[in-house]
This record gives sequence, C-alpha cells and structure tokens, in this order.
Amino acid sequence: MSQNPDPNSPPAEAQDTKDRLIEAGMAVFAERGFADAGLREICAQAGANPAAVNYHFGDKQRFYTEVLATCHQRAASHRPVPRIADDPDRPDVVLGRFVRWFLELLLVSSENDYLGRLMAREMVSPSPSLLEMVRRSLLPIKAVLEEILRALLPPDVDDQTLGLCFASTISQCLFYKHNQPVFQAMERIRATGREDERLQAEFPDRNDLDELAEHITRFALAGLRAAGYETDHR
Amino acid sequence: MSQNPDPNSPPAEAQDTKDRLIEAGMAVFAERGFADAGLREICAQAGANPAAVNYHFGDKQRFYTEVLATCHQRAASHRPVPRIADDPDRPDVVLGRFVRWFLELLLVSSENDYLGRLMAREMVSPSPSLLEMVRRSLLPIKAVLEEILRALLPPDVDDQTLGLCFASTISQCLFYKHNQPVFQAMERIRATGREDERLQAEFPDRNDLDELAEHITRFALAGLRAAGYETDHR
DNA sequence: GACCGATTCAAACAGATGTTTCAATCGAGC
DNA sequence: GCTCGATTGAAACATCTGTTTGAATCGGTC
Repeated sequence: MSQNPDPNSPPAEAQDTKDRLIEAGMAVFAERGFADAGLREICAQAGANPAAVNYHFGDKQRFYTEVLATCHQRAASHRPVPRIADDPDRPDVVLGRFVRWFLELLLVSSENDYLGRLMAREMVSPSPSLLEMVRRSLLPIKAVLEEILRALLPPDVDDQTLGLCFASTISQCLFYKHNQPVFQAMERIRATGREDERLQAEFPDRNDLDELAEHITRFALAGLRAAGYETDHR
Repeated sequence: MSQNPDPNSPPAEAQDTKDRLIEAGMAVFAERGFADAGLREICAQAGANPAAVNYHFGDKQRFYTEVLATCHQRAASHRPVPRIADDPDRPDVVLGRFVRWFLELLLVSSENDYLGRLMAREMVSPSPSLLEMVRRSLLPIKAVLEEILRALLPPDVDDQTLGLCFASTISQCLFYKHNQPVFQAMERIRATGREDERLQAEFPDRNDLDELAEHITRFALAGLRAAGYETDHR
C-alpha cells in the first residue's frame, strides 16, 4: 500500500505506467463506460499488465475514481466556463456562449479532455462514482447556468420555474450526446438502398455545432421569456 | 426448431412458459437493459429453467428481439398517440397532449406497457436491436410530432429547422427519463445531514407530470415561434 | 557486488455469464 | 398401454470478467 517513502527518488518508470494507465483508462472508459470497459483492453492500450491496475490503484473501482479525478483537474484548466460576470449586460449573449461551450464539452473529442464524455456516460449508466461526479462537476455547471438564467428571467422567479428552465435548456444540449446511437441508426436507415455518399458523416463538424448552438440558444431564449412571463402573471 | 405442426393442439403449458418468459423479460430488460439483464434472473422470475430460453428462442439476442416485438404490438393498442387530425384547428393543444402522452410513456410504470422504458434504455445503451426499434417505434413517433410541429411553424420551413425543432421539443421530455440517476444523486446530496422526510419521493407523481407537461409545452411553443420567425426572415 | 524494496509479468483463480447436453417428464394418438 | 415428439430440468461447459499469486526484474544503497 505505502509507496516509496522518499519523495526525492521517484522510480521513474513506475510513475510512467501509472500515468499511461490513467491515460488509457480515460479513453476506454469514455468510449465504453465503466462496466463495459475491460481492464485487459485498457492495459493493452497502456502497454501494461492487468495486475498493474490492482498494484497501483487497488481495484477497478478505485482506478476509475482516480481517472475521473484526473479528468476533472485537467478539464478545469481547459475551456473555462462562460459566466454571467464576463458580460453582465448581455445575458442572452452569455447564454449563447454557455450553450456553445457545453455542446463542445460533450461532443468535440479532444485528446486531453475526456470529462464531457465521461460525464455523459455516467449520467445515463451510473457507476458508484456518480454521486461524486455530480457533486464535483455537474452541480457547479448547474449553478453557472442557473446564474445566467436568473439574469434572463424576472427577478422574482421561484426555484421550481428556474429548475424547469434549467432542464429545458440543458436537455437540448444533452440530447445530441445521449442519442448519438439513434442518429447513426436513423442515418443507416435513410441510406438504405443508395450505397453512395459517405455513409456516416462524422456528426458534429464545426458548422453543425455553430448552427446547433445558435438554434438552441434562440429556442431557449424564447422559451425563457414565455416561462418567465407566465410566472409573473400566475 | 419446428414447433408443433398441428395448430389445433397447443401443448398448453408450453405456450405458458414462453409467455411467462416474455413477460419476465420485459420487466427485467426494461429495468437493467439488454446487456446487464441476466437470463438466470429472468428465468427465476418466470419460474423457468435457463435452458428454456434457448429452447424457445434460440439465444438471448433473439429472445430480446421477441420481447421488443411483443412490447411493440401491445403498446400500439394502449394509449394511442395524439395526432394533429384529432384537433386540426388547435395544433398548440395537440402539442400539449403529445408532450403529456410521451412523458407518460417514458415515466409512468405500467404492468402491461414497457415500451417506453425499453425504448429509453435502447437509445442510450444500444443493442443489436436498436435499428429495428428505431424503424418500428421511434420513426413513427418522430413523424407524428413533426406533423404537429409543421402546423405550428411557417408553411415553408426547411427540413433542417424542422429537425432542430423536433430535437428541441422531444429532448425536454427524454431528459427526465435519461437523467433519473442524476436526479436521485442530487436528491441524496441535498438531503445530506437532515435524515428526516422521505429520502426519495417517487419522482413523477400525477401533479409533477402535469406541471412538467405544461412547462415543456409552453417553453416549446415559444421556441417554435422564434425558430419559425427567424427562418422566415433569414 | 550483494542486498532490498519497489515494480513487472505470466499464470492461475474465483465468479458470473450465455449456452449445451442429455436424461427425465409430459401429453396426445395409434 | 405404449410410443413418440415436444418440453422441462439439473448439471456441466466454455468463455469472459476482475483479482490474486509468486517468481522474475529493475534500480539504487551500503
């Protein structure tokens, strides 16, 4: 259990394999989810022995926890969240930035940033780490978006309406991540018969993302006005 | 492989176990998903032997396919879909009915109707049967909703805008199904410290569902106006 | 150069899964 | 009443999983 007691003498290669395991773990866990990801596949991708996981982390669960923690630390520095304080007079613009930011977090693959994909996985098929992930990543995001929404809603909105508006906004973004298998299936159906063209056009290219973010923002802004108006005159 | 050649002499008990297996399969598959559902658990719940699955259906995959098929047939008769033809002059009212219907399909447990829950499972963690489920259940639902949306959008909307509006509407409903684990986690966090009260209030009671449907409908109607307006003047 | 702790590796382990086997059982028809 | 095909059941099977074992290896220290 206890590592090298002398912090000045790192075994060099030891830290290496640990890091390689975490790196490979992020990739495979993000793609397959906690349950479906096999330690043997991760270890193969890391060039390590299956026993290394248990040696360095104890067991699969604690290994996964450490992967999530690393991912969280790393993502905090990448792509900072757009906040209402960035542009206090234009909450509508900030909402647009937030939507764009969140879509990118979920949909755009980056070699270094797996947090969005791991979050999405954890949301729909939870592991024992869900609770900590909610506390650490999801709730802060929720707080930021609700701050933006408050600026767009009447000043006296009740918490329930705020929560509903939060759901209506964030759900539109999550939709495109959670239902990727369905999109692919629909594409395959639509392409039945005509074998030509690209069968599967790597879903969100830059243009798609821009249009998506623009539509969601416009849709949400109108919805928010309606929700806030109704609340005022209830 | 070949069953009893004489259709007038059902082996009585044989059809029984087959039906019991399908019944138990619907319940367990809906709760655990295709991969996580164990045949032994299903068979125990059906009072049958694990070998019965392979005898009657061939293998787990074909068994699951048959469960989905039965579920589809059965659901077609239950809760019919609200259509634009029901009330052609009030597409806004029809949209409200559709939202309510879809939320109920996803969230309200019924002993006889597992289609919504199986659909939701299949969408986020697909099995080889996803393609057929999309073709059979999802695309028809999509067609019905798009028919309603067309009546609420300018008559000359392009397909892309229609698709985006479909996503923005349906995603709000799916959100509450797909993220149930997250809600429970948030509830547990919010209840930390104070042990009192019901820890987990069986999420969608009748009132919640009504409020939910009302909010989503209002939010979507406003969003649709905004999306349609923008399309007109692009 | 011999020791020693930390680390790696191949192999085996225990448990669960879907599937198969084959004998026992049931039910109708001659 | 017996026979034969359809059905059931207990057990074994093959394969996969995470995990453990114990010997081999490496790197630095006295």
